[in-house]
Amino acid sequence: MQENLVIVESPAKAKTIEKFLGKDFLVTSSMGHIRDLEKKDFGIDIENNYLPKYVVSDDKKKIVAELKKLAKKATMVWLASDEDREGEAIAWHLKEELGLKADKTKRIVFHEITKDAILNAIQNPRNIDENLVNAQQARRVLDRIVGFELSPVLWKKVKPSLSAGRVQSVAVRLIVEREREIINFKSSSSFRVTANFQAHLSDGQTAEVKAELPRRFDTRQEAEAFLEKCKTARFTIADITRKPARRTPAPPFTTSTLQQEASRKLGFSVAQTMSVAQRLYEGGKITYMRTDSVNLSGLALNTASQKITELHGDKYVQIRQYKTKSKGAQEAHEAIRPTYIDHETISGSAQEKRLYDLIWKRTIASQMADAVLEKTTITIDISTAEEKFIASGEVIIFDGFLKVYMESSDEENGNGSPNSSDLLPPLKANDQLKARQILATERFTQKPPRYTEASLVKRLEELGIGRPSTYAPTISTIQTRNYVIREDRPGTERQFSVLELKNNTISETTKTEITGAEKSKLFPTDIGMVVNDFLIENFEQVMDYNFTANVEKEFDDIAEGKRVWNEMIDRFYHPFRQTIESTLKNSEKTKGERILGSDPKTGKQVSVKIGRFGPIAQLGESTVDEDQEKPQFASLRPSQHLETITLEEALELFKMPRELGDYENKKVTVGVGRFGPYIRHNNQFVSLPKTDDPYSVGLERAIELIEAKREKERNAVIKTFAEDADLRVLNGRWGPYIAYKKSNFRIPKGTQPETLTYEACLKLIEEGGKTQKRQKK
DNA sequence: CAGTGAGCGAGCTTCCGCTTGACTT
Repeated sequence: MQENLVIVESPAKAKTIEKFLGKDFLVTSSMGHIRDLEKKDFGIDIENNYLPKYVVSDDKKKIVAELKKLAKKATMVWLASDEDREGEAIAWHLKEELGLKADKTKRIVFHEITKDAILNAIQNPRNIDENLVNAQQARRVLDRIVGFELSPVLWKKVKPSLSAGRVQSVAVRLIVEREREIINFKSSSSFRVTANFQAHLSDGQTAEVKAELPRRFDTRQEAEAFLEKCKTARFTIADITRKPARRTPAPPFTTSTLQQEASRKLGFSVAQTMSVAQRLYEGGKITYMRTDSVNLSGLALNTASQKITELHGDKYVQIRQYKTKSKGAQEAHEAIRPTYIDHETISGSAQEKRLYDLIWKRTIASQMADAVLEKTTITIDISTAEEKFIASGEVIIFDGFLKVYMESSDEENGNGSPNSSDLLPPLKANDQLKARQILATERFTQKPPRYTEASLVKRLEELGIGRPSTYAPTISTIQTRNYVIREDRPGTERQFSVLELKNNTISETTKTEITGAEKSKLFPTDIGMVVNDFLIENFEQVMDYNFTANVEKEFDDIAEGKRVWNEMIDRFYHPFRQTIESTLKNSEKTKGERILGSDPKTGKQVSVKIGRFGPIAQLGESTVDEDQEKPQFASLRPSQHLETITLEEALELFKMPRELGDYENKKVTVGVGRFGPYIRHNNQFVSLPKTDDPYSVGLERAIELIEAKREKERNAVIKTFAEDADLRVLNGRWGPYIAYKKSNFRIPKGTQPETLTYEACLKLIEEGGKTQKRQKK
């Protein structure tokens, strides 16, 4: 029936556009790419000029069939996918796969979803840009070559099922290198001097002034000597300067900045942000959430301006056009903004509301006036010393965009200067100040910060690696491959000293602080480090942070018709393939082995490496000689790592399993197994609670635990049956269940387990409420 | 997830970028 068929990439977009185009147009979507390289095989015919073998993906078969049907009926098919490299390729694949005739097909693009923009696009169709399509093919083929050549090398040389790729391997590298910076970081301390002054104001009142010495003292002695001088000093205001300052709002959200702010302000993971944003997008509440553009449509600017005027008055309005800075941005969409900027709030889940609120505020703030501040700096002379105290304060003269939104930063640690935003009392030069208290506090230099998911995305974007649609999946891939783990780690206690000058006496106290505690940070695993080192040693080119940027330049050349895509691939492929072959031939299997030293008792070598089931320590050397004594092995504990374990810690591991003594004439031993520390007695295993240390636990405590387990087991049996000894109703960790011949069965909710009869149990077994066996990953 | 505390067996694993559903307690 319909004369015109328009194909876009997403169904939500299709729905919106259909409204603008009227009844002569049917708008539908392809759901992204419809074809890809064959998955099972290499998918590229190397011999035949890298001819790609494309197949319709399984999950797209239905869509393609449907599109074919619709295309047949239409007199004109409009391919309206995004204007970037991937979008152009989607249009081309559609044309190929649907068998569209040139005279029946038009390619259109638009940058914003408004009626004008779309009607304008329809007026100005073009042909598919073959060069842009070829740039995408080069991108696709290169990624397949890198991924499918590198991964099998890892299977052979490190461990099966591992993966490597242009994007993920560099992401892991960032985390590994940051961890090593932290491991090698030598913290040094210095003394920071702060003072509390009292000033007498002209109106007879007194006021407090906090100030800091710009200089820090390297040693306690120097700090003390300085305080000593302060005892007899007069403190005089030497200078007061006031400087105007401005602050500018942050640009509207892109995928990457949305992920960062949602992480900092709302504590969302990267994946969580994307899934909430997806729901907002599908509900028509925000524009598309996978974008690298900071651009807002003219319509959006107008609405924002109106809304700001309505809420705060027109002196708060300042319309701004932002330019995208990030490398390799393709700008197929707008920035992420509310679809209807005049809607301050929306209905929806709590998470949706919070994310929408963030997007709304950021969008509005981006079109508001600068904040105007006045920064005041007071210099305080010390009559007995060269140094000068500085007090600084900041006053907001005009709040501008700060009324609505303030971007957060990653480096928020509690010990910033104490006087950064204080309001200073009205003082003048030559005023005398009285020192009430001067503190010299020992401060330590900070380790480089570990990455969060969002700060890793930020770094990848800066390097031009990955795309808005892949940031979240990449972050999960490196975690599911177990190269990286996101976790909290407790800090350690650290002592620092504080010198205090008060009432003309200097006193010293030692205080304790917790340092290095981490929350939801990314840590490399042992295997992540080993794989990373292996790849850097053998495939430096691909692991280079500039690799992507370099190939992107070549893709751009292809897109401009200045370069032929398979020639570009050819130049990469041959040397790369050669490196693969020589690595396969020449390099040893990598286990990340580290020799820690030798056992002082036996003189045997102590080393650590990746074993078949994870990191292990080894006592003695492996030999081919059968008669030689075999080395002893022990798994590392979860908190230990190949990179950081010491000889002493490794030697401790071999003390397991440890004999504690006898109980009921049977040996009691303590060990550390795959599932944590345990006590073994009479072939029974009892897990050790986290609060007990397997290295120091004694016989008495062990017996206590054995008895506790027995007691629990006595209570475990709820019911047995005379009819069949194999059938029992038991009380397990997850509540009551039926155990029958090594299988377990659920009891429906609301059923009292004590009341179950033999027949009722059989019936439940029959119905097969079988609990699932642990699934292998 | 239902009770474990090892150690060369075959076959399989894998990339990046577009996009949304389909699965349960």
